[in-house]
Amino acid sequence: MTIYDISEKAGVSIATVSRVLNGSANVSEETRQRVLEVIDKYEYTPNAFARGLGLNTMRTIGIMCADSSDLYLAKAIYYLERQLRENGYHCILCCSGYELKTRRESLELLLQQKVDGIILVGSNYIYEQEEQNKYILDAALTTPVMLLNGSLDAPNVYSILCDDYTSVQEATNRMITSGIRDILYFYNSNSYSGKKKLYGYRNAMEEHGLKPTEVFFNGTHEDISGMTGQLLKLRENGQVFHGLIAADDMLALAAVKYALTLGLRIPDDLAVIGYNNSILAQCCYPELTSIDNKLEALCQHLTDTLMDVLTDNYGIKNTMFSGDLIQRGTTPKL
Amino acid sequence: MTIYDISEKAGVSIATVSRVLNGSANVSEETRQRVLEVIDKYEYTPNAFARGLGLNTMRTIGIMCADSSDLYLAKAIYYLERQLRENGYHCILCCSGYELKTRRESLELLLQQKVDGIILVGSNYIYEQEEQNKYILDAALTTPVMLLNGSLDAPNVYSILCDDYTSVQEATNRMITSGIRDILYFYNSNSYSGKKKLYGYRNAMEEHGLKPTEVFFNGTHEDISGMTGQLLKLRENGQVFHGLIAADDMLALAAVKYALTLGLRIPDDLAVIGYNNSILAQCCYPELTSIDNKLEALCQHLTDTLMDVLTDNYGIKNTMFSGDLIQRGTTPKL
DNA sequence: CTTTGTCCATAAATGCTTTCATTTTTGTTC
DNA sequence: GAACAAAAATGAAAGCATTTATGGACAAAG
Repeated sequence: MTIYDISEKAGVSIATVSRVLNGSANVSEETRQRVLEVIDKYEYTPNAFARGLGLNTMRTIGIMCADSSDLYLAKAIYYLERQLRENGYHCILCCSGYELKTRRESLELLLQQKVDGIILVGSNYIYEQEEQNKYILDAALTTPVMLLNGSLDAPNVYSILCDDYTSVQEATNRMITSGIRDILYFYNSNSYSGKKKLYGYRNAMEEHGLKPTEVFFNGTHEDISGMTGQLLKLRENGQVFHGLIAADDMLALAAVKYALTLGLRIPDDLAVIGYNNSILAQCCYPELTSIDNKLEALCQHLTDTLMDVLTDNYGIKNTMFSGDLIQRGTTPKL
Repeated sequence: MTIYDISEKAGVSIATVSRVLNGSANVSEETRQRVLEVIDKYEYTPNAFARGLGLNTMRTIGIMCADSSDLYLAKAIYYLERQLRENGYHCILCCSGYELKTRRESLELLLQQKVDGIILVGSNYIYEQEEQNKYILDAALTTPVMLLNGSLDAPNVYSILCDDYTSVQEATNRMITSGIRDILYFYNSNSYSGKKKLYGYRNAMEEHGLKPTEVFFNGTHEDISGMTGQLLKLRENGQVFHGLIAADDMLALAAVKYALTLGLRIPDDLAVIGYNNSILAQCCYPELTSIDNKLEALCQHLTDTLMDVLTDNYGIKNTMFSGDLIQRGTTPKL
């Protein structure tokens, strides 16, 4: 069943059917009704490919992330998909892994599919060496690129992120003020935002004349025993700490397990602050104090901006949200 | 830059360029090289929409699930996307929510996009009243439908699932054999597979002459405090139990929190078995004993079957995997 | 009688794939 | 080495199912 069949049965030209389909002006109410009836009767749906060819868009957005099974990224994808669908866009998901090479390939895949926009979820996309980000700039030549939790100053690239630096700085400050002075920062070495948080932590510690202690974990985001093991090793080496700021909730959870393994009391013997305020924060007992980085709001803002770009060709280039410390059981009252 | 431009610059017809592009036979090596050089020089990529129109496919699979931020579903999507991409397919993600109406709408969206196949992730798609599943059968008229963790006997519908019934039955048996007799089954009422597991639990209990105690939670998959609260309420009402089988790891985690809240020792005062063997199993201390339902293998089998269907028009209609009990700290040695 | 505006049809354009026909090459035979 | 057949390489053109620019018919208004 094509538009031609419909036009025949309705006794009009295909152009008229197309106009009815697209809600264009200059179709008499009578004709419109007649066409709609035929469309309804034969359950006709326009061919998406032909439509795409004619309009040069299939209203699709490419969502790319390193690993969509990461709890936090999965949540972001969930929000984005819903919001984009509400705006009449489909989402093509593409997991790139963490390697530069595979990322480049993934991005090319999406471009070949002729998506209307690309969303890079997770700041792991941003490298410190500028020239490594070139593939992103290349993509931006063709289609708008939105960075969720990353920032890159380039034409047609839009950044929406949370002020990780300040959030962690403040959280550290509050922990120090509450009387804890030997605070460890625990992060995943392959994460760009983990490093930005690191600087926030460092700054807070140094401003109070305290020596920062930074421990990085070098493994997958799922390797909790590895994370816990890392901390246990520290302890074996005589490293003692009564506070821990983690770059994400998974690392924080590992810290909680570490404490429980050693029989330490939380928060008295060890206070823990996580990051993301994800569902993981509620998975342990006591529940995790965590920094909420407003993921849903970030996503909403990203979608809104993208829609602006796609229509007006205008959108706010960089937006930064601030994080909130959500207090739960792993910290004393801060 | 179109195929026409390339043909001109290479001094051949567009048909030849197309043949080179598609690796068709009967192109002389010399011509092929010349065309490839031009393609390379101008970084030409064929227009995906035109290609779609000509071939009547854009090599896309629609993945539909209720809520992609659900840890378990997210993992499934992750596996599927990777495997499909390896087979040269893109994935369109569509979260349908839990309502019949929105599911139907989501499925229609995917069909309109002319995907080559549809994967329904999570057994929530299957209703007990047959006629509610009609929208799935309708979709199967147009495109193959793969059910991950659901089963429906219909033309062009393929089911891949884990034997939830037997897995839970065996786990229950083992807990009973280990000497625990007051075992609770804790499930989410909106889950179809939760009910299949329920029957496995019931059967095991009854075979040992024990009275099944079933508690269902009616809320979202994220409401851990709600789940814990549900159990605490039982306790307040004098309900005592020393074993708990949960329909998924999140519910099991809630049970662990319940125990920790009350100061019960795990596994001595309460033994807990979860389901899915997800990352959540490693998020608590002690770690969760859980039933592994072979998600990655299920996904791989699903992808393989789909590829078969898409090529040969032949594939195994129904496959059932068996689950494995993974023992960790929340149970005594079973 | 011309202008303006509404409604609609014709036809071109979108950029590919593929069939079919044609040309070129290769191989065989005498 | 010419003649012919078979095979390989190529091109022309017809799809594929839309959108949209152009222009024509008609009615109302000036």
